[in-house]
Amino acid sequence: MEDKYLADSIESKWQKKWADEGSFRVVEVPEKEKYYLLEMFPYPSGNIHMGHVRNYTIGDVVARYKKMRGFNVLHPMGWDAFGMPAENAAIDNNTHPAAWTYANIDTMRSQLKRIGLSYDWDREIATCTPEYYRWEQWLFIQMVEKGMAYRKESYVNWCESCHTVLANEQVEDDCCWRCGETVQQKKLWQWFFRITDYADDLLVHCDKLGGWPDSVTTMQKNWIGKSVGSEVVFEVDGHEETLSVFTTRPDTLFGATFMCLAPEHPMVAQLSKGTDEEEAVARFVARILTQDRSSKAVESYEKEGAFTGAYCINPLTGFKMPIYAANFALMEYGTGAVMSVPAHDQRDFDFAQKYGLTVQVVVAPEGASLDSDTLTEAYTGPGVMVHSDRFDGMESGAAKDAITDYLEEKGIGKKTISFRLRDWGVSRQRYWGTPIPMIHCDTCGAVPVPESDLPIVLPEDAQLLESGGSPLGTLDYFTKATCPKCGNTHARRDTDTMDTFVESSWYFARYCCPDYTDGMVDKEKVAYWMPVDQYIGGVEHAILHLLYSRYFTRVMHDLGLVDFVEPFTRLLTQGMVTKETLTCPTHKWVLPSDTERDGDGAVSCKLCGEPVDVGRVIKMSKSKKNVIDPNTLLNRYGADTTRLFCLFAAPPEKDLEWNDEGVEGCFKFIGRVWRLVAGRVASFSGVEAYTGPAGELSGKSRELYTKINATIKKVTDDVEGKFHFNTAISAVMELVNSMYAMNGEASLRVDVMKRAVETVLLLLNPVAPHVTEELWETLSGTGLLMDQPWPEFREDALVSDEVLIVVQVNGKLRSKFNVPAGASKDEIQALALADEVVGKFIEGKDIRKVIVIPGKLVNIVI
RNA sequence: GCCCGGAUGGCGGAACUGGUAGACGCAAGGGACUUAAAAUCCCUCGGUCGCAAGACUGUACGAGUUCGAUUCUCGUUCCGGGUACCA
Repeated sequence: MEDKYLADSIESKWQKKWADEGSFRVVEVPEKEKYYLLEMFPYPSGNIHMGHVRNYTIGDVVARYKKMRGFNVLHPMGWDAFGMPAENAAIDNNTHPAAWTYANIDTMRSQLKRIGLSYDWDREIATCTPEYYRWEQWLFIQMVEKGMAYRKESYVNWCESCHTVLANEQVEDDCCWRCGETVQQKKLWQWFFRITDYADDLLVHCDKLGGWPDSVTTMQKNWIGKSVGSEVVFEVDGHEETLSVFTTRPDTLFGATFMCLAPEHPMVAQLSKGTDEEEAVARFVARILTQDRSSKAVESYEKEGAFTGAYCINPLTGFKMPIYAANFALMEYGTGAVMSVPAHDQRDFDFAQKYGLTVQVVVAPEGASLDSDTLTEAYTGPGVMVHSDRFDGMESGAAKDAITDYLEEKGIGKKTISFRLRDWGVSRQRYWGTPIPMIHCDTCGAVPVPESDLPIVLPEDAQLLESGGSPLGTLDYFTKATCPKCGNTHARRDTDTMDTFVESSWYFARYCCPDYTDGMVDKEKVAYWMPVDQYIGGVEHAILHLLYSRYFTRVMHDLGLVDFVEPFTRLLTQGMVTKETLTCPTHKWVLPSDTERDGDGAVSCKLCGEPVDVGRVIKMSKSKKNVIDPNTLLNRYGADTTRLFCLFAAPPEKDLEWNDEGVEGCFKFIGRVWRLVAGRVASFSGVEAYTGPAGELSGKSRELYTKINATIKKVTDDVEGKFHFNTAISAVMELVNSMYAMNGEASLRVDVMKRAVETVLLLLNPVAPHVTEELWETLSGTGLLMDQPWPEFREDALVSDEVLIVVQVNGKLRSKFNVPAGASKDEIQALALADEVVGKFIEGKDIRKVIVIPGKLVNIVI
């Protein structure tokens, strides 16, 4: 064997062997326990970056580990291939989104293969293929037919100068990112999925997802945002119509002094009509509706409103409440109308101050009183009811129910539950996505495409950026359709495509049967493999992707396609790989590899020489160009070192600010392992590794044997459950260090040393599969290392007859000593008090207390 | 703004369930081998004071609980993620 570790030849040798032998191909084996390990599939943006390498390496180690543990492991990979970047690239580089996407897939596939990941490539999926999205279209139709999908009008960001719809990401400071024009809001008819029908179910199951991080389920619960409250009906002065509001504070109804409506609330125009305020209100609404309506933006705007000129009547006090249109009221939440109680809600208080509105205290904190005229901030806590007529003196919590019951009796209110979660809007006025399989007919309305016509294939020749609407609308032959219901030949096809989150909401099920042509999924295969036992991906998907996938699984369940409702049993949210962003005045975002750093740390652009601005540290993303191409590392050190380093750098759930210093150490470590074997191959020949009782060993052999078994235990514990590969690798490094330290010890048995070497290779195999396989081959010459069972540790090798006791005086470490393992509390205390060093600190002092934790420590309090 | 996280040596990180802070590695410094270099192997390495033994101090900041807090509670600062059309 070579003296020197040569990564390249070893890695290509084993990758070829695995591919030739189909080592990672799996089929259902009913008598074998399955393990479905899935990493979130990537968007094919061009190149694999370090975030991907980290994610996929983590997954690969788990997959290989579980395989060694005897599971039938499904470990697939594919491409989340529809999306906006393909269209942006098409516009910028004059390519076709499909050509760009497929080229990227080829590049990225070969990069992934080079990392030595254990995927069953026979199951590869690209969501942009008709074979995939036809089933999505099919499901869409089922959902329309079951009333799970519907159409309504809703707003999109619109750039008048580019004649195009903009994603939120494409809006910068309320302006179009391409041309700088101010962005408008445009109302369009769009498709929605009724995810709100499942709000309660999704919420309740959050607490049953024991294998998910609490942070994620908490975020999902907050996102769903269930609140219990009351719906209250208000009479409007001089109008027939009434206004309904949802409030979580019916106890404060006596203090409601004005009303706020969402700007798009249908009553706004109606109420202001013919009043002096009509024009001002119209101007206000028009202005607000040009603004970004995302919750992020809406929450950060200064609260403002416009008086509609109309009043409603507080049903309990008869107070004439002015009705405002307000920018913070959201049409999507509750009823789009908010009853405002300035004394007990800070936002309402600020609003009342700004517009000189009445403040009325109705809840006083226990044992105190509040004055409506001098109040400086809202009191939002619980308390005792005041100025609330018959409810005075009642505890405010109890008053919620009492007032609601009273309203219900009078027929002007009822207990209601409201969710923050909104229905999922899926229409996109874009080209590179799944065509929505619907036909619009003047007489029949929206009619599903007949199943026999599926898939509706995405045409290749649509023009981007020219239409003023959906690119597919530019194609006459595509748009023209015959109504499947009445035969009207002047019907029009829906020209929108679906949100790309739809594809990623069911791909995990399709991996079980990627070539199935008789339906969306093969029930039997899905029943064997699903649900996913371990899902791994970036924490940035904690809400949207994961919630949509949970929802879609419920839809598929209710349509009889699958027999489970939760798709992912365990979830590991991997921290992001982050890096500073670099911007050059002429080239905007620039790649780290396109910049140079001089001695003083100043950074300049290699393309133009201009100084580069070093910006914030954010997650690696193609659009911000703060990405590191793993090829540099792969070329220099190989896949095993790259994998080892990604895992060693930090535990998986933590963010990792990229810095490739340190990779050298991982490369050196592999070299150390290599030489450990290379120098001993001859001595091991014919020797069987020792796995017997520890009691038969003594001296260095016993010591090393203990270390071997402790390492197996440590690595297994770290990998199992926690996935803390960084500490697992540290433990193996320690074992290797011990082996070096015992080099040449006469009392060291060769069979124990061989056990040590084999253990290192077995434990390291999932992390560095190529080099360990190569070394295994030189050692034994038979079988694949990855097919060996994971090593078991021997309990008898771990028992120690002495334990270290540390002694503190007043909590400060002063001394330590060994005691026999079974030493009693009294014995330990006596030894501690008799300790020479301890004596110096306690001499002449009163001992107030002695705390003894057997096997651990003594703390003497003086 | 709101929701969810995070902060430990020059750097990445470790510390079980409240019990020795800094495992393992990088960088740095020193030594061995070599004609020399590379590679390799060995040693030192939070800060201050001290010749040393050692003492004091130290886990973003400020309080608190406790015999004992990196760990628990409250408050603050800064950083990251999400915020419904980036994926």
